[in-house]
Amino acid sequence: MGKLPKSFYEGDTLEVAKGLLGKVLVHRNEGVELKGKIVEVEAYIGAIDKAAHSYNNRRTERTEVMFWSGGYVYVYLIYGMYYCMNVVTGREGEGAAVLLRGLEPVQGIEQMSINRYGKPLETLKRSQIINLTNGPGKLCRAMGITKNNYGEPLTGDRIFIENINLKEEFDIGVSKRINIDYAEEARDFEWRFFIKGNPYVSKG
DNA sequence: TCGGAGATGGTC
DNA sequence: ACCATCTCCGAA
Repeated sequence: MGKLPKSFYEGDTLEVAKGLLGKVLVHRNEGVELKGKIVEVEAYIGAIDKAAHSYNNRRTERTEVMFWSGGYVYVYLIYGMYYCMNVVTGREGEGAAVLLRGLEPVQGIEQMSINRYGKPLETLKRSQIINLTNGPGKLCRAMGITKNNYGEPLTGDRIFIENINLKEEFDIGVSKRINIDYAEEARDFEWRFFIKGNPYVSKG
């Protein structure tokens, strides 16, 4: 069970987005290994997408990594408080990425509880357990993902995605993306993908 | 359980 | 000024 290869990330962004569902994100940080199954994603494709940070070839210090070839980590700060993690996709110069919006804890859930709430798992209510990783800001907090991960390769040993095939089948849900009402026609693009029925999907 | 309002700071 | 979000608090 190896990690997804660089060639996977360099493929078509919408295919990569769907292909990431059910795979397991691994972060090795400060001696702990945290794992979460990807259950919800959104695609952003700079060339045609007014919601993408890379739209109109906007290449800045923040968006620089989006223009690299697929297989790197793009982390940004949102609302001054929360980090969001993307996987860079496609060819060099393309400016595309997939946002991770929901994870199901697989390993290290006790540490995730500490990271999110500062208290042990056994003290959490049911609703708090679902809230560990069912949103882009929440999952970064739980997994210990910060700006320090910006630009890291997904082909290394510190952060990567396992190339596993789950035994159980799942249906893929499709919808418009969340909180991009400013993006004119792009707001209607159905580029959000999720595992139907999974409780760690952020909404819907 | 649900919805509205406020927090909060990097980026452009 | 804007923003790919979250938490809190009050109403039901």
